[in-house]
Amino acid sequence: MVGEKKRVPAEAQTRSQKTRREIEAAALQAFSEAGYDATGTRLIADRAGVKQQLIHYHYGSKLKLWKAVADGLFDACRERITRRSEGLKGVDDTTRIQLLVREFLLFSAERPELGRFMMHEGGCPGPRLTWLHERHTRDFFEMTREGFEAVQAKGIAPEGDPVHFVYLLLGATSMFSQAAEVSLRTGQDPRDPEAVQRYVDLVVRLLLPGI
Amino acid sequence: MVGEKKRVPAEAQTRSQKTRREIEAAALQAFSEAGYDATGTRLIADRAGVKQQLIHYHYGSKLKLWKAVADGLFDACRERITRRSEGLKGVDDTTRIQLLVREFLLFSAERPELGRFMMHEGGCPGPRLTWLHERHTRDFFEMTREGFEAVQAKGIAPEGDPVHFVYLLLGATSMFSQAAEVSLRTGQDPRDPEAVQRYVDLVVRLLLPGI
DNA sequence: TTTAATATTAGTCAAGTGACAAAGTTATGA
DNA sequence: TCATAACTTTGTCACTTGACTAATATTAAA
Repeated sequence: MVGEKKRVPAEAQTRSQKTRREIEAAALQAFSEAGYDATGTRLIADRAGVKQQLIHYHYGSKLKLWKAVADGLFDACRERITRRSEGLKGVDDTTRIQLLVREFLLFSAERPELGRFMMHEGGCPGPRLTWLHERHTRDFFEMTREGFEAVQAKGIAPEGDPVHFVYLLLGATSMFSQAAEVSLRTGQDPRDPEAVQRYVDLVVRLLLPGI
Repeated sequence: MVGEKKRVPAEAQTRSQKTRREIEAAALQAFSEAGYDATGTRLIADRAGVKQQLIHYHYGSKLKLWKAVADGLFDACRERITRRSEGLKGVDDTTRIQLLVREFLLFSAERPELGRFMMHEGGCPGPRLTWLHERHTRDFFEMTREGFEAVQAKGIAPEGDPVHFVYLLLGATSMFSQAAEVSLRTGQDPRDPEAVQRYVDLVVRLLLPGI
């Protein structure tokens, strides 16, 4: 297993870090496609072009790899939203929330793995769901709920439980996380940038009709 | 394997049919929780209180059991919607679509397995997704799309790709299919009848604001 | 260049997978 | 009642799973 403190310089870490990146990329794909239990470490290794044992060397266990993948995924989302939010300092709440909603949907279109990753875990209770909740999704959920409360207070969004708005927003990403099914039905790729733009516009119009 | 033509009377079939019902009920639970690959036939058998080999006797293979489960699930949904629709003969399109949307959401709240079942398959292409599409979801999808087109023509639903409305409706059921996550976050059961009613009201208000 | 830490691979383990053959049990119609 | 079809069980098959040990290869600091 790799220790926390490495004395080797940046170049030496390169190989290891590159390997880890490739493993995590393959793992993210696999986990989000099929879920934790249905994904074997050998499949991940194959897709990453490495041997299965490397996974145990770098992560210690399948579960720890899964957690590393989750961290990377949610950190990327959080960073994207945070960065957008910081660029909107001083902007009024309504515009701000609208743009953040758009940003989240765009992120979900670019990286549908996020929605699928959660989807697999969110259906039945379990240690992984609890871990995700406490480590990643709880704060995000609270933040989003407060956002909807704010626009509701201004009459931009209709009355109703703000929690319901949050889940409608999350549910709206199924357009992207179910891309295979959508393609089969419509013959078109729902992640095509133009289609995404039209979809995002529609969602904003429906969720925030007061704009 | 059980042949198509049985000469035994109804009572003789009872035991077999009861067994099949129990197996399919357990299989539906398991498949919708974890997906096809992550669900073992032995787990299904355990939950149904039978031996694993019974599954192969009755269904021939895991895949055939899965198909039987899918048939039962989608037939139940189709029947529910059809029955409601037939009870609405003569009612104007707007009211009719609205009530069918409500019925579908209520069904999804009562049987979140439907959404989860599709969810597991809809993420990446495969023979099971193709089978589901051709056998069950294609017609449903077309019907729903036409419904939204109708209400759009009347100005009840805003402009936009009707396909997007369909997927927003499907996505809205994630409130129920992700019930474990919702409970963890809110401390409440999203499938509580009163909460469902409020949620359905909100969805209809957002998707069909012209009412 | 030597040396020790880091990185990768080969080989193996018990446990679990779907599938199957065959024998046993139960109920039914003659 | 008894033969027969329907149903259930026991035992096993080759294969895959996550995990682990030990050995090798690579790298950079001494």
